Amino acid sequence: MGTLKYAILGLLNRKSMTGYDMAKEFETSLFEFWNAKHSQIYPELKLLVKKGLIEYKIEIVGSILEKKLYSITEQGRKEFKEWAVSHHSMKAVPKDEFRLQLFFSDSLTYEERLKVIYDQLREHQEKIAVLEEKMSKFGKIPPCQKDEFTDYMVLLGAVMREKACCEWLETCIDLCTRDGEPKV
Amino acid sequence: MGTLKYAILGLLNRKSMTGYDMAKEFETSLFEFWNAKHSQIYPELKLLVKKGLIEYKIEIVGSILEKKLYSITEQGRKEFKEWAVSHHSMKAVPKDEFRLQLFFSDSLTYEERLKVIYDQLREHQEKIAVLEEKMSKFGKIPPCQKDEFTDYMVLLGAVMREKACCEWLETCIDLCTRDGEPKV
DNA sequence: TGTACCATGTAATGGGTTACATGATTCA
DNA sequence: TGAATCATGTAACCCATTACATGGTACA
Repeated sequence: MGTLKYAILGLLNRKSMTGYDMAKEFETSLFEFWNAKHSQIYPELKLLVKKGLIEYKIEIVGSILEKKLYSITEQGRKEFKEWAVSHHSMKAVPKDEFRLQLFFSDSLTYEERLKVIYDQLREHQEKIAVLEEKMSKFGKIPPCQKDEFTDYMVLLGAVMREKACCEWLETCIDLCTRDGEPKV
Repeated sequence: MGTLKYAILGLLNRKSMTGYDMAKEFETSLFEFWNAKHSQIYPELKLLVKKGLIEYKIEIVGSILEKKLYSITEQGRKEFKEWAVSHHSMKAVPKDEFRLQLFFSDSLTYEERLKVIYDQLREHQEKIAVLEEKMSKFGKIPPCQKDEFTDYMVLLGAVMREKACCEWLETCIDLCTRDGEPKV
């Protein structure tokens, strides 16, 4: 795919930063839909410099420590823009270990199956709580020109994804217990 | 993760089959939540035989063609059962190129942003149509003891996931156009 | 002075895809 | 007899994670 390239170009298209800063972005604002560790970022940066899509200047922090402040080049902006406006079709369906487990749950007892579903439900409910907490940081919906608006959209997407998952799990529990059998 | 191992054990726990059969299962019944190509399956089968979790006997088709019919061993069943009843927490958030694109869509024009959202919406709507078609194959909900019941649950999960995604995309469109600006 | 954080890199390994490679069987 | 499908394998490559490795800065 080579999508990491565009994630980096996207970040640098907003503002110049170091590889370390990027790693932090991946851990925070991008976390719900993309991630990369520094061990993947640094080699990619080297490559993008070689391709002329980004460049850097060295800044001295304190008296010795060198940091590389990367910025995007015109060529980089051009390639980013191309990616940003084109349609990217859904790649292979995301792998989901729980769904695999549920698919094979016909080999489990009634109680065992319900337990794995409830365990999963609990985890997604906790995830929603974390996301709602982040959501509450937005007082009101930001205007769509501002870049906080895209933060808002992707966060909303994560909340809705998790809520749908919980709804599904609750439906599964209902289906399993529909004949008046005991709940766990 | 090593989840492929359990996908294979799960299949063989139901019935004996060849590597080729497994590849077909991955392309059909497992497709919405796990996938593996034959080039990944065959080496894994070799490994599982070496570990004593599965075994095979060679069958002759026609007059020459050898096929390996794999079956699960007692040890294999034991390890599968352990996995099948234990909780597997959500691994890293699934990567999603479209969400990345949307996150950076503050650099696009109003029309460009709406276009990428509409394109995405169309694709997910088409996906729903395919899934609903499969869904209609079930006359009524299978009883929860039968293994078609788990087929039903995971398919329902896929439908609900896609519907939630469409709802989210529609919400995004509404948010982008909420000030009475023209739709594309 | 010690601890948390800033900052950058490489190596080994795992997981997965695409391509390469071969050959038999079935059915029209 | 040719095309679709059955059937099994390996090699090269890409993407990503974990671990290894180093050292500086800021602040209490």
